[in-house]
Amino acid sequence: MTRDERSAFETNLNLPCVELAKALLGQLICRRLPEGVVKGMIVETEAYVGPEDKGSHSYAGRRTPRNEAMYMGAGTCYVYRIYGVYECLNISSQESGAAVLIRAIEPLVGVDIMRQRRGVSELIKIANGPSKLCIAMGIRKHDIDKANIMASNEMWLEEGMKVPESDIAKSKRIGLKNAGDWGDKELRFFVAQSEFVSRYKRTLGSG
DNA sequence: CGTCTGATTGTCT
DNA sequence: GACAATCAGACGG
Repeated sequence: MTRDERSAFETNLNLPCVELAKALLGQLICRRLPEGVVKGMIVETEAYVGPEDKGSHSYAGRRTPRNEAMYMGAGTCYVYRIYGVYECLNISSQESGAAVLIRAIEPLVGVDIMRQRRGVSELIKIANGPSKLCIAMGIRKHDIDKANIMASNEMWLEEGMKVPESDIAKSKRIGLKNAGDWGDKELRFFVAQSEFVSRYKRTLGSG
């Protein structure tokens, strides 16, 4: 991986939250692990657009040690622990307090490494959920939170394919409670024809 | 195949 | 003390 390879997409990463959520679809997220390099194509994202978003950890300007990465500028990785046991990866966007949740990837490189880390055999089940992909790629808060993906040697983005708007399906975001009207907004984006999106594809999809 | 529920603990009030 | 941007497994059709 050379500086030039990674720069192709990453230099365009300073985008408004919804734009970033859609632009990340089709791009390759890459991670260096002791066992080798693993890569996957992002096929599902969600936008958490800022302090006005009642579904966001940054709602009402809330700023705590946990969500500090949401305020650290475009490209900052925000890794948080959820339900005490799992972790989720976000990438901050242009606006202060906004980030994109990476919800699913299609495993492409280092598939056996990821399969072993997850302990499942079926390819489709390796990373079809926000915490599953963190387990598969060894993304832990302790290592990754607050790192900028444009500068990190642990994680980076490579140019994949641009997914045309016509191939992007939308739905409500998954798992939100008490988000009011914001829970009804279509801020989840996924590759319509991909088999690697999380399990709510048919239930909530509009494309 | 779709829907529901229990597990489990860091984080914030 | 209550909650949570989830997951795996169980259950019913």
